[in-house]
Amino acid sequence: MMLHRFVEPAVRSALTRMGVSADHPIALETPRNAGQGDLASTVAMSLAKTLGKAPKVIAEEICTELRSAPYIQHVDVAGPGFINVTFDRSVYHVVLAELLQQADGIGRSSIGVGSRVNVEYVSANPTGPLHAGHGRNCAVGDTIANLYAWCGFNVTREYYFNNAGNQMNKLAESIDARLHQHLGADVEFPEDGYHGEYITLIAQHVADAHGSAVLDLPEVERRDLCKKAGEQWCFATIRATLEKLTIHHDVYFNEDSLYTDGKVQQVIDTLRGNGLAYEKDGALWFALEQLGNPQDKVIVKSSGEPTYRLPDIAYHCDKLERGFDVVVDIFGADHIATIPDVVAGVRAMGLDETKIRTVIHQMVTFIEDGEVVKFSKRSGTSFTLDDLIEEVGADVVRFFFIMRAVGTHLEFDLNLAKEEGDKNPVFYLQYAHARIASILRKAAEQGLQVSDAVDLSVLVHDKEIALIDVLSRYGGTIERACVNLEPQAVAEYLREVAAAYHHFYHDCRILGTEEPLQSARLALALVTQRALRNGLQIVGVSAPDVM
RNA sequence: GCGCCCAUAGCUCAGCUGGAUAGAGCAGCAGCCUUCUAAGCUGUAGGUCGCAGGUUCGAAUCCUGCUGGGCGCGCCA
Repeated sequence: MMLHRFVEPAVRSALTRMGVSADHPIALETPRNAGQGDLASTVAMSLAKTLGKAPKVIAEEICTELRSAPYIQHVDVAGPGFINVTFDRSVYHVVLAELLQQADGIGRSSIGVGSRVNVEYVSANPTGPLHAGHGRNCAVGDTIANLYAWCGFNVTREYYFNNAGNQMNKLAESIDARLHQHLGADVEFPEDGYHGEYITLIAQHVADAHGSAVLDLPEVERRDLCKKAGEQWCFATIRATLEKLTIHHDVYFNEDSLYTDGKVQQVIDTLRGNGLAYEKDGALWFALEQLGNPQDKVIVKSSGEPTYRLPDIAYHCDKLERGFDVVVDIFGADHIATIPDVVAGVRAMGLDETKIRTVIHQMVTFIEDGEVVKFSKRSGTSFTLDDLIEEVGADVVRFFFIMRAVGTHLEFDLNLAKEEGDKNPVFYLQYAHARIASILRKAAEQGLQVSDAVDLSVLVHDKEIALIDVLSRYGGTIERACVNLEPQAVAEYLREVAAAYHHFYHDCRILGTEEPLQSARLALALVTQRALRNGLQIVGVSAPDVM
């Protein structure tokens, strides 16, 4: 936080004099209540035991040092030993001037410079369109990738395209069956096949492309044709949906490449060589118990086909071998069980599994008119992500899916989402942005421009200071959201920024005010607009100039 | 049965590394537009932070147990 640096050096110096080691953290927080200063520290209380002194005594000693530090108006000790710092108002002018100079870079951080991170998200099987629930993975993953990028990391956004498993054969069988039906042949639809309307659509494409002669092809060849057509259609459909949410992946990693490259075989060989894989009942087992996990698991079925675990391990090894410093997986709660196995596998392969970070988001429930929406009851077939975007718009989809902590179950209120008024939290943020845009337009028409040389010292109103205070926490908030993988912290912060601006707007007239106050307020509005625009960009929501 | 997650205002949820009187939106009630966008603002009301212990100067936050809900525990992915 930007204000910390006006306090930390003096506190550190006082602590050093008391013989406290330099790595002792200096806890600083923004007091919740009025009358407790602008910044408070609990460091005196945390040191009471080690120093063997009363917290108030320690606090007093620190205060002596602090009182002579620049920009500090007064310091006092309160309660059990809180150190409450009140800044001279000029500190806020210094901070705002810096924020103004950062221009469009406000909120950026450099903590990740020099590090490469891979964020894998969406990764839905290419066996059909994305359903509405997939939206959470999409939004959370893309926001986390954005956060890394804003913190200076070199980010690769990756989609693990699961095109080698058994489910692709089921897709091919389903399409083949519809193909026969479409061409007038009588066949039974596979019991566990995919029933969506899109299967019929893909079958029609195959029929159109190859004519009825396709039925005369050998089954293997025809199935392959169906599989390819299905994969292509699903891939294109999924990408089109992601496009609507402004999500673009850098790498689409094909699962089948793990077989053609020999990566899967390499895992088998290494595990065997280390005595971590053994044959039983005709299958190959991964000796997870030896690695401390609850039970051994099959990695190659007796049919010779691998289970998903094997390519998953090979895939994660591949990501680490590509040299990423951090490998992030975004998973739904239904995938929790697979993670320990993969991590154990990566470690068994001799790679650093601590670079892997997993984000597990809980499930989503859609509510409409007070009732739970059944996925299967929408549009006759299923409630797709496209349907959801169609109903509430891409901005609302992205924001609603990240506005709650990933670890909690999300209730997606469709009525609230569709509301285009004051109840909808997305509009509250966008409205603040549009309001500022409007003022800046009018200012420009009058020939007013914000320059870095503007005199900010005239900003002394409570609401002005409060807004600057919120803005000063921008960088730190983004860093924390990134390090902790908490997208909702951005949503929460943006609400604070918008609220602080609306309060300021209500009390402080900008245009038509005497100079230099008009210019100073204009500068404050400009910085706020940049903060909102950047924050909205991080969560993938548009920042309209007009509403 | 085992593992992971969750439990905070009527509803949906915030709550930074434990901190001072627990925060916001919606719903409720009462107000504010001849002036930069009222998609805004102000006020009011609403709570044994699931329960019981423990650690601590201090616990919604950490630990243990319990209750209630979600997800998972396959030679499916």
